Amino acid sequence: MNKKPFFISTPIYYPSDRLHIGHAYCTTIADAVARFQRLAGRDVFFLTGSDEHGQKIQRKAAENGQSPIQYVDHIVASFQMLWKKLGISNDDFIRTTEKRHHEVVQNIFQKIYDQGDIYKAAYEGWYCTPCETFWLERQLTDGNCPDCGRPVERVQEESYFFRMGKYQDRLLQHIEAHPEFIQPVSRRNEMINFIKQGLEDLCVSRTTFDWGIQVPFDSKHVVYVWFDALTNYITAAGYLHDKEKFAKYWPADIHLVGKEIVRFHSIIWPIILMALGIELPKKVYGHGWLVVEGDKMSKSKGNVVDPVQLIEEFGADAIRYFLLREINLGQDGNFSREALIKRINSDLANDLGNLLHRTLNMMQRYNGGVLGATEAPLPVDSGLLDLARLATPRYRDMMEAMDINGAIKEIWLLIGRANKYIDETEPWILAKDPAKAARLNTVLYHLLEVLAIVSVLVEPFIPVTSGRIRSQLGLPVEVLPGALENLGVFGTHGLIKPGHQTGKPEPIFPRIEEKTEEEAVVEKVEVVKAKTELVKAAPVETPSEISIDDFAKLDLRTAIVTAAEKVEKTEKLLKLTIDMGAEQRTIISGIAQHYTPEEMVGRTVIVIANLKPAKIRGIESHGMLLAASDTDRTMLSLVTAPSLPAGCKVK
RNA sequence: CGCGGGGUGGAGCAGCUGGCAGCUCGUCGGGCUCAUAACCCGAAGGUCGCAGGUUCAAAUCCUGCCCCCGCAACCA
Repeated sequence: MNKKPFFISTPIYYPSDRLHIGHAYCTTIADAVARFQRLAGRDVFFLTGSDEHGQKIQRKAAENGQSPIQYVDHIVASFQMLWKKLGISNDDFIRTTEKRHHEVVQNIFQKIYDQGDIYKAAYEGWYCTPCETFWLERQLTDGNCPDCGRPVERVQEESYFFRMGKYQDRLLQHIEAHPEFIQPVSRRNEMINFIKQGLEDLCVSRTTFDWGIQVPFDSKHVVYVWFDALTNYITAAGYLHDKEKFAKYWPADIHLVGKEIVRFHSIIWPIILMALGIELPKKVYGHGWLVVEGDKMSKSKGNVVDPVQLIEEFGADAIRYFLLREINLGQDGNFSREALIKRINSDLANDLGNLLHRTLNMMQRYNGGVLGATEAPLPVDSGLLDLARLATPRYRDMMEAMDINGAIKEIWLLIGRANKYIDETEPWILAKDPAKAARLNTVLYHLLEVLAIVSVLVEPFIPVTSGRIRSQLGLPVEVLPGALENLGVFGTHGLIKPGHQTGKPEPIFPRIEEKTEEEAVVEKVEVVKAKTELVKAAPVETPSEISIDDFAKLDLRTAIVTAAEKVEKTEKLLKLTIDMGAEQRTIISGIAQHYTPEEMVGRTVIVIANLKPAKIRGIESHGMLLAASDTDRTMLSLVTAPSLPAGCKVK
């Protein structure tokens, strides 16, 4: 058997939140590839994990009144539970908080420092205290923090930098010499352009938080994300702790990543490896994103799809099948409940499930579940097996080329052919004539054989179903590593012969009846309800207490909006002219997504009158409107005083 | 001139190293009855965003334009 090793990784996910369907998508792809390679007889190392350090985790943990490690332990457990439920067959799960990883990070940081590719530099920049973030001059917007818009302070910060520029040309040469290194091609071109613009040295340490791995020779500094996260791949492959394993599995065959992090994996990571004198991974594959019902998934839109719920409702295999079949790897793909149900019904229930069911049912009805003596095959019969023989290598080629849905289509072509074969051979007619028993058995044999082959081909995508099919066929549930090799040679399984006993037919995928309109509406209402509750539950930071004198500093007044228009080229800004009784003012307000200019005119709003004026988009805004909103500004409502004239004091 | 993705029969997509426009679902008609109202056969339906250009030949290459969608920015 071809025991060539094969190493595939997913990104390590960040446990600041629960995983959504997009993460499940990526991991499912990797799993399908890993399982396929095992079928093909390769010795597979499939890695996933979690990236647990950083300021965001530290802050989230503090908000929850937990230590960072308590916090991540909890979330990481939910990751592992999800992978288990999804049938992910990873061989290792790496957590960046593990000792083995700390040792690797410190080791290579030291090594690269010693050889002079990491250096310490003091540089001046701007610090935003509330955000605890350091900014470069060019990152500021109008001299303020680009995150929160507040003023920043000039500070001197010391950091360690990694000499990326030094390796730029070598990397470019490598990319150009290895067209398969970055895929798909669109991403490759993007990266080449990016490198050609010139690589700046990379800041690789932080002093503004301490939840991370200490720089070995400077305890004030914590290693920043690049050296901490990307290096997980070599830690798990045994770089420091298991040389033999490392020699076997490195370089990685595929780093499967989302398109948003292709850059880190195809530029920063290879340069780190170059600096260490380690071979580069063979391939970085950037997959697309899932959009939900045509909309990008985001918390503020409330359309984040929870994979656990889906698995509970439809089963892991159905979800896996949908993700792998429906979506083109390199591109963004659409996830919708409707499409999911359609796929389950037409492909899994009608085509595959029903083929198995009708075959086994005939076995049961006509033969009592035992295959009888067969006779020489007719051209229809060999035609069917020929297709199976052809499909297998094509399937294999497509899987090797990461064309997963092409490979799946190939299997379904065979399934379709088998369904047609039943129509052509009309076994129900053969069954009526005892003289045609051998012919009937020949037909049944061919069907069982094809189903056995299908059960193997399908294993990488729907592993549980694969086992269930085999069990109903009366075959061993487990598909053995290397099974594909045998199929490749004979195009058949060789396990089914006269006398073979098949199991009881039971639908493997019941059809899902589409919801009626009413039910769908009820469901929508529930979603909205859930959303409202979520918003209610969102913690609102409680500022410290103030005295009545502090409150008195605010000059709150009623004012009537006399004119309103959208600020050009912005989505959220309205320019309002307000009448405060004694004076007219201009105020810029970020409410354009909730109120049209027409709606605003004539309203009596409440304004903070003594707020220091500020320039927004070049327009001076003097004052601020009061409005209430949830954390993400999904919902927003003005605070108004409808019956009052302009200029009244609010207290 | 911020960066990127995309506009192909009703829907969702493939084709885009140039050579009669394809797949799935849906619709309509037919067949079959072993089967999860499933399966099989057939049909209708497209000026391939618009306008130019290259070519014997363009959805496919080049130029310009229009529209959609992400990211980024604005949210006193």
